[in-house]
Amino acid sequence: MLPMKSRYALKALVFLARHQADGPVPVAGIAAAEAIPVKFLEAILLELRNSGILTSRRGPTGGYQLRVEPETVHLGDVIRNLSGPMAPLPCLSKTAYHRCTECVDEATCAVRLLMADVHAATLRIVDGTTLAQLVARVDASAVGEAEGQSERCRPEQGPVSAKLDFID
Amino acid sequence: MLPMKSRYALKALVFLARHQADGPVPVAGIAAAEAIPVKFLEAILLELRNSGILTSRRGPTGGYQLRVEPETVHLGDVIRNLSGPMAPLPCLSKTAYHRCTECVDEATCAVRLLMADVHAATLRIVDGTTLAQLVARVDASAVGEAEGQSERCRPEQGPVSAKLDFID
DNA sequence: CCCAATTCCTATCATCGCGATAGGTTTACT
DNA sequence: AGTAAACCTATCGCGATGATAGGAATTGGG
Repeated sequence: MLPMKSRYALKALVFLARHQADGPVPVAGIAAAEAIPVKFLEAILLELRNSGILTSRRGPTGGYQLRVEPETVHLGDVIRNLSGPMAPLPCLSKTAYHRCTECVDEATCAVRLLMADVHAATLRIVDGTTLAQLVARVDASAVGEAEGQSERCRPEQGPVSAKLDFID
Repeated sequence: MLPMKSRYALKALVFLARHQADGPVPVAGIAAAEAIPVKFLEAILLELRNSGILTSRRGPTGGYQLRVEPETVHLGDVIRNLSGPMAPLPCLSKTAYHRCTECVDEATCAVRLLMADVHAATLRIVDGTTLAQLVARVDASAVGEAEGQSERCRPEQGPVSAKLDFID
């Protein structure tokens, strides 16, 4: 499960990307629009500011604002900054590597082998998507809604085994 | 993070797949070989038995055994059976769907749009891999170890942006 | 210059899932 | 019979998570 912290952060960033022209937006405004607990969001935006993707101004007319262009914000970095590494196993994280205590031999660990693929696939998506792209996709899917052309996430699919619409 | 329950289960299943010929294997044997707490593994194997993947026999010479062929065991089902749906958002689970309480409009939710791709990619891997394939991959990677040919998880890569070896 | 709006900071809390253990009951082989 | 194993139910400690409380610092507008 993606932590609330990251969910809120992504929503707030999309909101801020949409209101880039409006100057600083106060936390309360974002919180109201996105139904996020104010105090919680406050802490989140503060972290995002400390990690360099937001600017802030205090006092009246203050608020938060994107510091960098949405094209340069990689969503994976957002998630990592707020919720830590997303490796499905400790032994798959580069920055927080930690040998799995239960693992007899890491080199021949089947679980590791399987999850390494999952991890790589996840990273290719979250790090390969920018804030700008996400905003664009939301707009596109809102339009394509009426036309039923919500195709995505299948670069060159190939001969997929037909019955592969997995669940859960 | 993949829960311990699922990690242990996968390890145990790989072990059992390797010892298919030996008849029933007692829990203690697997636990010792894979460094898993006995009582915990006991509960896990019981669940796997109740979900139809394993058979058991009681008393001396008893133990657990694969009920079905490793080729028919989809790893995604194993994880789901033990640890529940792996959807990164409640609103992405088919069997345990639950509207995200924080979501203002699900149809235009950016987080959902992003994580839907992550989810799909994850499922394609875990549901697309069988126990037999996993065992085979472990063997293959153990051999390729000395030859440096541990390529995997890149079907037809294409022009990847060069600097895309993500971390964490 | 003062007031109010806002960011910023620290502490604290309740809940919940997870990993694990304890202690027993039943089955069945030798 | 005796023993080795599966089977069952209950419980527990712990940490992360999501959230709140209460205030301090900053800064613009009147």
